[in-house]
Amino acid sequence: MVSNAPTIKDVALKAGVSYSTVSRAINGKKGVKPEIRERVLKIASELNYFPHSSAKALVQKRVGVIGVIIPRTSEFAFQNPFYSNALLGLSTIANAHEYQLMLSINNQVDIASLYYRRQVDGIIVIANRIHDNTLIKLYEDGIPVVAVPGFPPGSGIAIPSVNSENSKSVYRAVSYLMGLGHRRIGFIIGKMDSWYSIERLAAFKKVFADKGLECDESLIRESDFSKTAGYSFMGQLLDLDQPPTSVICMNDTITLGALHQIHSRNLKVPDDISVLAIGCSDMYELFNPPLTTIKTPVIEIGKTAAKLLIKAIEKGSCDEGQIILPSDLIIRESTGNCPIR
Amino acid sequence: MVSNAPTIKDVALKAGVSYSTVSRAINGKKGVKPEIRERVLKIASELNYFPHSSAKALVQKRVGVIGVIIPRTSEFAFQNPFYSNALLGLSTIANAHEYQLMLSINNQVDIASLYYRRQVDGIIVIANRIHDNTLIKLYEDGIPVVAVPGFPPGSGIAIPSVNSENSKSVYRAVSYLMGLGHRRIGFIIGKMDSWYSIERLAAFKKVFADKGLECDESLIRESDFSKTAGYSFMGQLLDLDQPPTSVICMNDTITLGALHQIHSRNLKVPDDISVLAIGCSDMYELFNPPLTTIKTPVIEIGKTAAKLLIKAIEKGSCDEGQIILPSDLIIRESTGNCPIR
DNA sequence: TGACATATTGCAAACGTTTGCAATATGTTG
DNA sequence: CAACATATTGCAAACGTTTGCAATATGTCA
Repeated sequence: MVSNAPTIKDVALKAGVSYSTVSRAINGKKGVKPEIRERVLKIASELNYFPHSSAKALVQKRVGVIGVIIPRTSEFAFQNPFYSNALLGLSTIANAHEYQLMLSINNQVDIASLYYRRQVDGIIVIANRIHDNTLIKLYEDGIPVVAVPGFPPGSGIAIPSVNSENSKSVYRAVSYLMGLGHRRIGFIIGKMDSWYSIERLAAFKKVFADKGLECDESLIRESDFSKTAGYSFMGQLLDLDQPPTSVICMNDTITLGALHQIHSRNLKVPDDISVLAIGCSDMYELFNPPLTTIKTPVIEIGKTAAKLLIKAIEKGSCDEGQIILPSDLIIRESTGNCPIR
Repeated sequence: MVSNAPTIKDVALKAGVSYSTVSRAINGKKGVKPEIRERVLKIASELNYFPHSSAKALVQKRVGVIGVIIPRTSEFAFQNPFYSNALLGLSTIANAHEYQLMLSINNQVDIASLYYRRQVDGIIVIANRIHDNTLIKLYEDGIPVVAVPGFPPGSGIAIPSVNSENSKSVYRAVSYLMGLGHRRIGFIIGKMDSWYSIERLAAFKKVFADKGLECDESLIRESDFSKTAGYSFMGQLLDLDQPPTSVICMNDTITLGALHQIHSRNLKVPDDISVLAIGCSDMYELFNPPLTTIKTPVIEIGKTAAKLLIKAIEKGSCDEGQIILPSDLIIRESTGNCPIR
């Protein structure tokens, strides 16, 4: 244990100047004679001196840390590549702006205290729920927060947020499947307290409405985003008297579970059933067959969220509202013509 | 912005007691009259008071934060599920002991300053290099550190670390392939400054030596762990005059790249070539064919690493040395009899 | 050289806690 | 009730910085 790390006092003493001068020299403030600054820096380096961040935070009223909250909805939810990609984007921007990342994989019990105890200067919630009252209250109290993906535009909640083109890409995906002749399209979505689920489902239904087709609601299954749920709901769909001829999976983990179910029944994709994944995994091109995918730009979402939060922290406010990034429908081989039954 | 958050003073004033009493009441220290404690807690809660963590850290000389360093070797290395699983394990234990996690996805330029600035109480390095002098120096200076996977036992570096049974499981995997008739076994490993690579390669060679067989070193390729490298080295192996009849891939990302290469040549697994993955992804059972895998218990590794570090922080030292967790060879369908050529 | 402007430096308060010690209140025992 | 033990409380120092302000040094100009 380094029992007594050098403090600014030690540097000052050795350099023969006052604390204040050392502080100014180290922080590159104006008004310290060049030769003195040089000497101070040299001595600081010799002594292996680093400013104590807590002391600094105490007086400056900022810690230089961004809190990242990831809900621990289930034991393994964090394995969703969505989160690693988001973190990667966040980290890139945070580092560039000299912020550290504090990661909390939580059932969000103490989001608020993380801020109130001033361990972080602001908070990013990844995969927020639309009834996350703690988050909403934090925002209303003027605390810097950013939500991914955010809240329905009509909800009146103006928390800065970053989303991707869900409506557009789901609309396009469903239209594409219909173009292949599919009419019975399954959709395994996530919990309906997620804006992702709400928005994607709305787009799904709108295609049917716009084309004057009836949407069989029994083919829509609300899951908890997990692999297990993907597996079991896919099973339920396949057990129907009239099973769907194609299925859309809401995220990467659901996709894996659903595929597992399909494989275990020895069904062929896309001959028996077409599969379309929504997600950010870049493994899908390696699946057999390679999966048709709505690719969500999660790294970019992370980067954007970090930029928004830093702006909110430093400018004191952020009126960017909701930012929407483009997403792509990548057509591969897991979707094909509707089998004739 | 909450411009003036309540401090301990505000609580003390309103409760009509001194700061010290409030402090003792809130921290559950002995020697404060039950009714006073109750009143203080009630008022603190009414005022939405939380102790300022920097002030606390300053006097207590601990911040309650664990630093997690993940090397950013390449832009997308962090996508390796190895890291999410490790983080999941770390988070579980850290939370249970009331530590926060500070995540740094770095080219480890400022590991040391993270500690010297007292932003963390200790540091866990995931996927350390064996010549990481900063890490070694931190350890020698008595700073709490844990390395995953650590250093070669013979190196004389006693940094606490957590590894899995690489030698044993690779030995078993190679023996298994040989049992299927394979003699030309490719091995795409990672950088040789990783104990993972060194140890796994040694076990690989030992099987050949023990069986009195010659090991063709041209089938061993040193990569940078990336998907891209997996793709190109797999290509090189397949381009050989006598390509291997089976291949072992060092980690999840290499595996994906190698499979991509194999698929793009329209080769069949395992008829044309057997593939054996080392990693922690639980997607492999869903691949077509499902992949034979040495499953590394990364969540457990993360948990153990966190426990070691917390012990080192709180006890002031940790003499556990290197902990080795069991790993499994899971035989699926990507490995089969050696094709006759 | 004197008068002023400006650059450099130091002093000391402030940030919000915890904690050793002394002071006081309360309880117990003979 | 005295004498002591013990439980409760408050005082004030300490943690390591930053920063406004005053003090001093240095430079400039007439």
